[in-house]
Amino acid sequence: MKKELSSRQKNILSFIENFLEEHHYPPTIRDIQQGCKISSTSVVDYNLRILKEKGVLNRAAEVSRGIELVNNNTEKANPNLIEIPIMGNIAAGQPLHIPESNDWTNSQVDSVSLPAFLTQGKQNVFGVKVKGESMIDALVADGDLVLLEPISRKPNNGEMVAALIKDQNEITLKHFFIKNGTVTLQPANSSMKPIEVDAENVQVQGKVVGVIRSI
Amino acid sequence: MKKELSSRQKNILSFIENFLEEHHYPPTIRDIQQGCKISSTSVVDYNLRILKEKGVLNRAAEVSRGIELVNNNTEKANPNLIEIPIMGNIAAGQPLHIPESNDWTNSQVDSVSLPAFLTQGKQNVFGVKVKGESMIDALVADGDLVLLEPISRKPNNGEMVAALIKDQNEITLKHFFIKNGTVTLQPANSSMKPIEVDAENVQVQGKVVGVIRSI
DNA sequence: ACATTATCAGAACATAAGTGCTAATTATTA
DNA sequence: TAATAATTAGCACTTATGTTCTGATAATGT
Repeated sequence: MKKELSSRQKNILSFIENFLEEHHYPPTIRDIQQGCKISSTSVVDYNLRILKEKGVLNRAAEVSRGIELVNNNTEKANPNLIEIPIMGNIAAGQPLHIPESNDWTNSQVDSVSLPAFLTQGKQNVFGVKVKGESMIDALVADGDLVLLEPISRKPNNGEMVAALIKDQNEITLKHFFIKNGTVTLQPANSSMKPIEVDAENVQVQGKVVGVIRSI
Repeated sequence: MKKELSSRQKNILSFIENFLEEHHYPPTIRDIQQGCKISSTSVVDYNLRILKEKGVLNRAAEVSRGIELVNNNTEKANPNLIEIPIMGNIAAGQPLHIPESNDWTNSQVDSVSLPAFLTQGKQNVFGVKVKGESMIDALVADGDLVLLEPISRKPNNGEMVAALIKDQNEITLKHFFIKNGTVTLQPANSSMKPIEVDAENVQVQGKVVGVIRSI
């Protein structure tokens, strides 16, 4: 059996989705038949059976309009919302706790639902609350919520990161540049001067993907 | 006709809600009949007609399971989301277009759905996209989305506002203070110096309620 | 080319399910 | 209390709708 959905099956699926948008009950087999220009109800029935086997939807036997989309149930509640955990505070002199793969439940203080466009598809984004004025040169104020993406590799030049300068035990948000073992941390406010530190002395704790300030 | 729902009607209504929770399609008349221990389908039909007249639900004629709850449809979709129009750009030398009561449809370029906590119950909040670096001293960068609340009265001292300085035709985001006819506009970055202008020379175009930066 | 599987067509069937009608019963109101 | 409206009961009817069967056609693999 093919893994992917045939064009007809995709067609049927999107018809069902649209139908549910418009009315708030599922379509009948004959609704689908007409909507997708299919010759016979049995063909619809056949394809629905396939879709069920592929786990895309559920059907209740002998129940009119007994179609449930399984994907939608979880997504549909908040079509373009992402739940983002708030992992505590970030401040100049404090270590930042980076979330492991699955320890959200442990250290998660709180969470917010944010529109997906803010994180642009990035996975594992988490938020930290800024304490203090130490990040003003990154255009980040006291009380702001900074959205960070965990980063494993070295960041690309120019990306804004949360960087821990080890020997000073200081965390800053800066644009990251590396060249010949020297890291240049450039404030977002271009009128301010960059910091240069040894690459060994910098630990990047996350990539900044957004800032939210609520006054 | 009674305004309130009879106990049977309330019963039917909550049965439908529960049914929709469990399955993801509406119940049939006979489902309701059994679920609510009603003697006849015609009684269910009768009460559904009443519920429809009272605006609690909609029914599609001659359609099996053609029941739509109207309350749920609007509330359930966006439990704590607010649709915010983006009213164009804000830049140093440009006039800012403030939305009238009902002209969203006219000048509305785009809109975003944001969690309600960002606007904290404020009504008529709208967004403007920041163009240029002119608002860095308000900790606002190029490309940021600034959330503004239309303001009619004079702002309270200390509130952050979008202020038009008339004789310079310049818009800035600053903390607003007024004393003896003189307005002091204090940058959010406290290391920078405030501006003092005559009150007549300042037009407050909105109160800043939030800033959103997506990188 | 052949075998096998996936998909499509058409029709008939059985029942799921909305509707309509009449009468009985229970509130509401005058 | 009488009258009117609201609600309930029971039943029959019609249509809406899922199911099934057989065969045809297309796609795929050997």
